[in-house]
Amino acid sequence: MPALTLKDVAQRCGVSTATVSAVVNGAPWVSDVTRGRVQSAVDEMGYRPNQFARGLKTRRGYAVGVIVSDLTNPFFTEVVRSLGHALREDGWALFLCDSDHRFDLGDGNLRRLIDGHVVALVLIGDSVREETVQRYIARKGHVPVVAIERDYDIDGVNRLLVDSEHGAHTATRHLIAQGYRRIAMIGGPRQGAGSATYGREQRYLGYRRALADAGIKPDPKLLAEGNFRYAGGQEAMRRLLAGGQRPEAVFAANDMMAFGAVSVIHEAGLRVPDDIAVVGFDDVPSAALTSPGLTTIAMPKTDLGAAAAAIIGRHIAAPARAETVRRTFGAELVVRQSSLRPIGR
Amino acid sequence: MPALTLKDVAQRCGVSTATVSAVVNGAPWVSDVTRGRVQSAVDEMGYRPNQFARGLKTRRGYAVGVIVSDLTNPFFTEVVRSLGHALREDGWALFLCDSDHRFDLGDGNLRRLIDGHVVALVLIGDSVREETVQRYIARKGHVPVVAIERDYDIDGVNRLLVDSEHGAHTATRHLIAQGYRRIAMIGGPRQGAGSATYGREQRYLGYRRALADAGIKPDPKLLAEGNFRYAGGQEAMRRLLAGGQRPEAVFAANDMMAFGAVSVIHEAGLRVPDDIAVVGFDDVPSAALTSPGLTTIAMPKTDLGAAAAAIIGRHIAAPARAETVRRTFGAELVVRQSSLRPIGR
DNA sequence: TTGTACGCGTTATCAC
DNA sequence: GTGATAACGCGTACAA
Repeated sequence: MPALTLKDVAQRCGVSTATVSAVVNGAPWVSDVTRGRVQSAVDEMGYRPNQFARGLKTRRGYAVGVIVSDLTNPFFTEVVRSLGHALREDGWALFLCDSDHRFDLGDGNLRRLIDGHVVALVLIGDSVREETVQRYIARKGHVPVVAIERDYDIDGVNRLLVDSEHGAHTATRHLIAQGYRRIAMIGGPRQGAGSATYGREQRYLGYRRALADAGIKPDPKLLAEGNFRYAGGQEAMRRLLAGGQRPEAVFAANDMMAFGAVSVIHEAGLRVPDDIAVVGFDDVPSAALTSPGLTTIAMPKTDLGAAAAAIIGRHIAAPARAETVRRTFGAELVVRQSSLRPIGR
Repeated sequence: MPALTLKDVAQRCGVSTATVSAVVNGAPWVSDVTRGRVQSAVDEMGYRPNQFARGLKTRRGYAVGVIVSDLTNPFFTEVVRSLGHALREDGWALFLCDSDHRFDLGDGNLRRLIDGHVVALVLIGDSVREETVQRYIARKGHVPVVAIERDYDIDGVNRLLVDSEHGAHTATRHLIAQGYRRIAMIGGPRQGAGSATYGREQRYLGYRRALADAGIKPDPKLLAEGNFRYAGGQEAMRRLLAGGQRPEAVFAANDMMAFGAVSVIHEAGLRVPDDIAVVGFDDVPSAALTSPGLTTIAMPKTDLGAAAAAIIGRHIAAPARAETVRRTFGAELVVRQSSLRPIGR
């Protein structure tokens, strides 16, 4: 199959390349009879248009580029799965890159995707620097951009966020309702990769507000910083256990860190929730698998992916009319065993 | 930034487009002085070559295409992460597609990737039909293909496999050594998507051999079939529990199904390992997180990714000299609590 | 309703 | 060492 081209098909049908091109791209002006003839020749010969030539001419790609900050975090893969599903229905492929919690890689991925002329960009988490996106958006002819869980302050960037402040508030209030007062928090990183994740600050604020509502004075010694990964949760929990009076409960800013915390609690010979209660955030699939099951806040993963696909569809269909959106989703408390106060205490 | 081209750079430097092209591509024949001048102009103007035009001319892509059968299974993402890391060092991007355990999607992904002129293909798991790959490999000018955990019987397809027979044998022998005799197995699907995963049959064979070694007669009622997913493991375990005499131990063909089995055991009011011991396969990260920790067979995920990248590098560097490889890796038993016989029983 | 001819930005092949 | 120029395969004015 040495590079079948438009010309080959045209010759075979006795028509011009323009006609074949029109049929392939569904132009309306071809007569039904020639269309049929050409179409069957295309199918029969197994002709596939050269995307390079096509892209060179149209200056448009054929895939949606996606950058996630951590491919091994199930939250991201769940969102991507939903996004891919919706995109598939619209006939778009998906070009997925992992920035591995590194801005340099994220920036490189963005550049690569742009070079490859994607038809839209989806940035999930804190994977690309604000200034990099800014610079790209400033270019004329840029493709639609959707950011998920990252509140880029850039005109023209669509944003899908989750009301993590409310989620964190609910989570902390739940712990307080269980009777806990010394509630620690393992937050996301204040600096570097991940620090700009929308939920990071939000979750911290929600935690603070819930404490305030209950008249509990926040204790800085009960605050630890992680990096949204399992190992980061472990380190943070070790610091919390080392620091004087042990917390009664821990609210972690995501499930991966919550899992890390649980492992350290167990290592220390303590039990969850009997000695220390734990609540996470995201509701990744394994949260239901661990024992005790992890109480957590369920992110609307499927909705986020579907909404991103919808925005892309709208922007591609009518670039002029589609307006930039900034939408916030809710997140719900899922109570499992890790946060339940043992009866009789 | 309205589409900066070679010509723009050439004009600015007062040289020809050919020279600029040569500098950009590191051709050896440009004088050091012009090279310097051109290079700095390129940097200064922020010129980036148009990949469409380049691809049209060279008939080569700039990314490696990867298809996995389940993006939400951590085994796959761990392999992809390692692969991406190695590929990055060689300057290749990674185009990741999820076939979602569906052959039609996998085939579509393959076609898309080929259309996009990837520079190599990596197929992980049972994501693309044998005949589809066969047909592609038959084309002249096809790119190198590496299959992981799928033993395509096709000349020219590189294969990276894991000795799952040995792994399953070790796992089952471990259970026997703990004193268990009624050992059930939750295997992969015998038909449809996933059935051709290399490890599926292998793991079954290893299980059988270990039983035979110990003089245990295999009981067909202790055999259940899953689909390599969490829900599949649950259903299989329900069938095992429903079927008369309860097994003492369960060997699941992957961790996701093992997790599903554990959840059903717990639902039934039984304990792991006290009432039923469980062993999985893969050693996904959460296997260490659950409680009890899941005893499992550790797949060499990092090695698989790195090896795939190495093969690709070799084939691209010297297509003629590089030979097709079929390599088998080992897998090791990781003992955690889920398989330990309670003391005194 | 169809065909002709040009150009997209790049690389490769030559002459100089 | 360097520059002109012809492809690469496609879409699309514009002519017929």
